[in-house]
Amino acid sequence: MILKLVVDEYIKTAEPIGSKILSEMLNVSSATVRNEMGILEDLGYIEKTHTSSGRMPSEKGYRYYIETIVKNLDEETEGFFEFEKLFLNKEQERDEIIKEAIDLLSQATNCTAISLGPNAFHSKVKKVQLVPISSHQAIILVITNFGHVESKQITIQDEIDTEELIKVIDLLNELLMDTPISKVSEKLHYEIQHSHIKELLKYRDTIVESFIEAFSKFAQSKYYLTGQSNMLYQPEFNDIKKLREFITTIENNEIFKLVEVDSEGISVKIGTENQVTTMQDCTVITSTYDTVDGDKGTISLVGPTRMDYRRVIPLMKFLAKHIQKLYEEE
Amino acid sequence: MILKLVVDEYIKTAEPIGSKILSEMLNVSSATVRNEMGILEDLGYIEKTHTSSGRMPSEKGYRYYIETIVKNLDEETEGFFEFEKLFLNKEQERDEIIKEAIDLLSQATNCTAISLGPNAFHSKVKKVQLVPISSHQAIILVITNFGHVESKQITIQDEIDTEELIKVIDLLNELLMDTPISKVSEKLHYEIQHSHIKELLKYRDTIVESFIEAFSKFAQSKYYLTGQSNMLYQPEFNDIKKLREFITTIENNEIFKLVEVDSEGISVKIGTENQVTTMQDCTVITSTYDTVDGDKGTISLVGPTRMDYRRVIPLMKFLAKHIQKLYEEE
DNA sequence: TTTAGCATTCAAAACGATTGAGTGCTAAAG
DNA sequence: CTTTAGCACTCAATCGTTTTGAATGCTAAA
Repeated sequence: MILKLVVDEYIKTAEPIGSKILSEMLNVSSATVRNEMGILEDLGYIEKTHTSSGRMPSEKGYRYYIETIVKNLDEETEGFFEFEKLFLNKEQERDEIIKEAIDLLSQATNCTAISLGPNAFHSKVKKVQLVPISSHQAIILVITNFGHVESKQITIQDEIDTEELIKVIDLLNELLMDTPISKVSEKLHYEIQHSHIKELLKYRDTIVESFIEAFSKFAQSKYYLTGQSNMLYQPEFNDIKKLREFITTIENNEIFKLVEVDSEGISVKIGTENQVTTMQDCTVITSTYDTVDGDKGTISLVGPTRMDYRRVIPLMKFLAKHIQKLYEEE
Repeated sequence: MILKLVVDEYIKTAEPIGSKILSEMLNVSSATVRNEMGILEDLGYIEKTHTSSGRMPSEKGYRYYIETIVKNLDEETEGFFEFEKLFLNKEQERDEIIKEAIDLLSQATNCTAISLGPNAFHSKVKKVQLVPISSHQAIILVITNFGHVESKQITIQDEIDTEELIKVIDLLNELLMDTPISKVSEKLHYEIQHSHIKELLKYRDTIVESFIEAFSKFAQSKYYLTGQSNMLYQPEFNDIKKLREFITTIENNEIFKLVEVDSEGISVKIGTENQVTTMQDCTVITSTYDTVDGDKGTISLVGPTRMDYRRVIPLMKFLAKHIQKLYEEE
């Protein structure tokens, strides 16, 4: 009970908690609280900043708090009204909804929120197209069964032969239709070696290479990151050095190393449990969702270890569940 | 001469400059320097932070320094070797080259660099396309004569009628081919009112609206921003409040208000000369370039007023010139 | 016009005393 | 055996004072 109160209070105030406040809450004397706190400290759940300071939760303390208190909360959804509204709007595109949810999440928690979309590696090619735009240039288009489009501009040295191009495209369409993105490169290379394509394509090298480049754009995961500045106003960032390091880490995209892509369900990494050294005062919460095509997407929240776990963890679960639903509906 | 030295030294050290250092440089006594400095201060070119401090340049001082000393520099290109290399690589796409130049610029100057691309408002429609991806969904594609592609997913309530769709697309292509992006919306609305299209299109409303949305994506200027974190390590950002404000300004995209899109050639806005209040200790340098289609693009540099103008200004001119060349070559 | 000399100014650093929230421990009370 | 009152102790934080030193302005002599 004392541990719970220490964590709750510390989350609220960001100040070490002394025996006096707790004694008032519990209607016991401060001495009693001090005795108990001494024991909790010996066990490693709370710690002091100096000999005569109040106590604050240790990582172990947070861990215990989360495992026993937060994880057993019923799937709370009260207070999530704003979030529920987002998912009711059937008109909007899925990616838009996710983006708004992430924005709202970072606002509501004063943390940095990240969405790392599924990498579309399992999407299939729906259509391939080549549109000439001048005598030497053309645009390559690739469209997947989920409606993602990627394009790449190519330049061809010789005059473009429209007749031949149409042939090329027809062939590529026939060849690649319904091929998973991840297999495209392999398949293209194979066919060039083993089928009659070799002779057919005058601009073979240029075109095939450009296509592979266009396909590789799908593999680059789509991400969205928001709310750095919210976080900066938290008292743990009063230290200018930490603040600079944090921004630098974000700008170098190192923050994505924090995201636990492999984990199932929800994962909470507290302080030194995560690998990026400049972020070892932070907690990273990652919640994954499944898409229909076998990929996984994640939403993550990065904030000070002192974050409102009781509210945030159910919220993250809630969001992941609803995003997953968006995929199932499609 | 003294003004020049004060500015040069201050740019190097970020510390107010006293008479002693200058007297050593000039081989006169410190008293002489003090007399002269007194005059410069009366004229408003330099200022003190307190009665017994050294002097630092005022905004007026910087202004004078730039007008008389920097602007008259011959078009220096020495030391730009790294930058020249970028433009020699003929294989890369234009946008990629610009991006790399901006990265390098921010690195070399420890400032935040921004590229605000031409908004493609003058590009013309090359081709319009609609690709069905399921029984109720399709992708709209718009391709410009410069090879930009935008796409938008649409959902249609009724079963898609392929026959009819082909007709729609043919019609739209005929209608919009070579229309400048800026005129598309107008033209579509007009034709719907006045021609036989009205009856022809069963899915008229959905499709036309979606097209207009897709076109509007072109109008959103493409931007690229890099190097926030470089800047944060400059001594002027030792103040944590300023640092937070700066990051917030960037995250809210307010930084783009600083960019002088309308100006010709190079524009230097020092301190309070720019409008965003949280940035009035900064200088914003903007250099514009013309694209062949009548649009203008800009590259900008945001940094502390104490920035190395002698190097930066020629560099910005150099970059804008070369980017313009990229457009001319195409 | 330049310089030497001197009194003056003021931010920043160094120092010391005070404060107060908090602790641990002990001995008495329940 | 548990709780509480009491007391000595600790230490970050605050505040005021002093010291220091880099700079100034001004004056009178060179």
